[in-house]
Amino acid sequence: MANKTILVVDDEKDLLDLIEYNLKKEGFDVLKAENGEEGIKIAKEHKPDLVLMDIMMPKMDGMEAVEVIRADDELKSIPIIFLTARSDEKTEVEGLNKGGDDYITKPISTTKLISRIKAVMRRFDETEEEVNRLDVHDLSIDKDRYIVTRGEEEFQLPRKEFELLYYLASRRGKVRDRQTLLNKVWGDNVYVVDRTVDVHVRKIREKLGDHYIETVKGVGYRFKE
Amino acid sequence: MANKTILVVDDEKDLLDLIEYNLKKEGFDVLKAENGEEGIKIAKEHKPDLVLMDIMMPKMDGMEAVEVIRADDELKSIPIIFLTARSDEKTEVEGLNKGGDDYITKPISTTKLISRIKAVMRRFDETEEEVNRLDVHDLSIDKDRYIVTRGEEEFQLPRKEFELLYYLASRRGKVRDRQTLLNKVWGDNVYVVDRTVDVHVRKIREKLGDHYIETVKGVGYRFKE
DNA sequence: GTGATCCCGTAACAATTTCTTAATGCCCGC
DNA sequence: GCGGGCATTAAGAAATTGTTACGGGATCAC
Repeated sequence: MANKTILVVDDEKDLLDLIEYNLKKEGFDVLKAENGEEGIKIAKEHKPDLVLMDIMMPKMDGMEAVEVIRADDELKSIPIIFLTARSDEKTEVEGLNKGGDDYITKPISTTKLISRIKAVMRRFDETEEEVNRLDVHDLSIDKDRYIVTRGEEEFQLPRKEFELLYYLASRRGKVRDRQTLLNKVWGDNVYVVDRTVDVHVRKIREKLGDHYIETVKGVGYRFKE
Repeated sequence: MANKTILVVDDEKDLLDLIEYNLKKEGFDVLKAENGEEGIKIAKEHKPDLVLMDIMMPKMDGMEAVEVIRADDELKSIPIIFLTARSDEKTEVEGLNKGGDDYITKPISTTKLISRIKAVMRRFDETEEEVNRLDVHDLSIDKDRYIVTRGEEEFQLPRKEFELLYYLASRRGKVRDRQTLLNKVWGDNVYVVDRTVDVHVRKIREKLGDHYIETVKGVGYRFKE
């Protein structure tokens, strides 16, 4: 997989080069900008995986730049770490409020810088953790959490009910007879009476309403298209 | 067996290239498009096995493109995975019900992307064994869903009526006498009076109109050529 | 452990839909 | 007008599903 790309925005060229050198050694791709304006331009072009942003800069300072980034739909989810010479608590709070994800005061050892970068990236990777989710009609069926959501409502369905709903929903519109449902949801060599399916369908309808699963008499059930 | 082909539609060239690189490494063939319009064109030409569709795009956004694809008989059954920026989640996700089969928020690790793609393909392989749909005249008789469609109208016929219609429609133009129909639709060792067929024919005509099934006096019935 | 709770499968009966039959009327050819 | 064949209708039978209740078993907290 391609390297993670980090955009470093700082007006001190020497520091920029130093950071670049160390990040590259760690296997990151590095983009550089010397002020906020340029930083935004490059961010838009390259969509880096993380931004290291100095606060004090000419032209457009880091705070402003971050505001712009956070307002941009395509960039707003990029993690940002502030860099500043001032270890001023007030500034720190302000920076985090504006949308920074971490805050580092200069000077800092490169080891520490890198570990902070990795920490932030890890955190983001975790929050971007993908859910196995099906969205049908107004329902959201989350297979990782075994939870069904409709708007603000959350439904905690028991296992079999959930799996039956998930199976039908993932084959939206297609009719499945009871035996097929038993084989697919209960398992191939499970001995249960096929009317068991009916009971589970009823329980699902009881909780979610009866307009999701349709009955096709003489055939089976289907999730409404 | 030929590789599965995936069409990736996204306006970010870099992301497009990154995804292409990774999918190819996994043995997929990759088609690329930078907006919805182009995506549809390529989809029609090449009939990919799956579409990865960005939502936010210039010209024609992903949502519109998917609506077009879902309205096209030849493309409607292609699985589609939406890509969306995390921030759009709440609002945009609602629209996914338009016909996405899954959706993924950016940024995403390629490992996850590929596993999701494979998951969706597995799901479709299982269900797309055969398309049991007949398109005759202005009717669409879908045996998977047990639904007959004419334009926007949907008709939910009871089982026997549906099967009778399906049988006749699948042998368009050929006359079948009542006994044959009973054997084929009802089953070989079912004892019912052959006039029963008449009643079912009538019910079908009552629902769909009487210009589909023709009576051949002294012989039987046939679906209009 | 022990009790409480929840989930699952089953069975029984009610409710509903579908199917079949039979009776009647209609159309057409003779 | 008569007869054969089909259409139409209604009503009861049959099939299928909905609904409820219950017991066994798993799980969890204490």
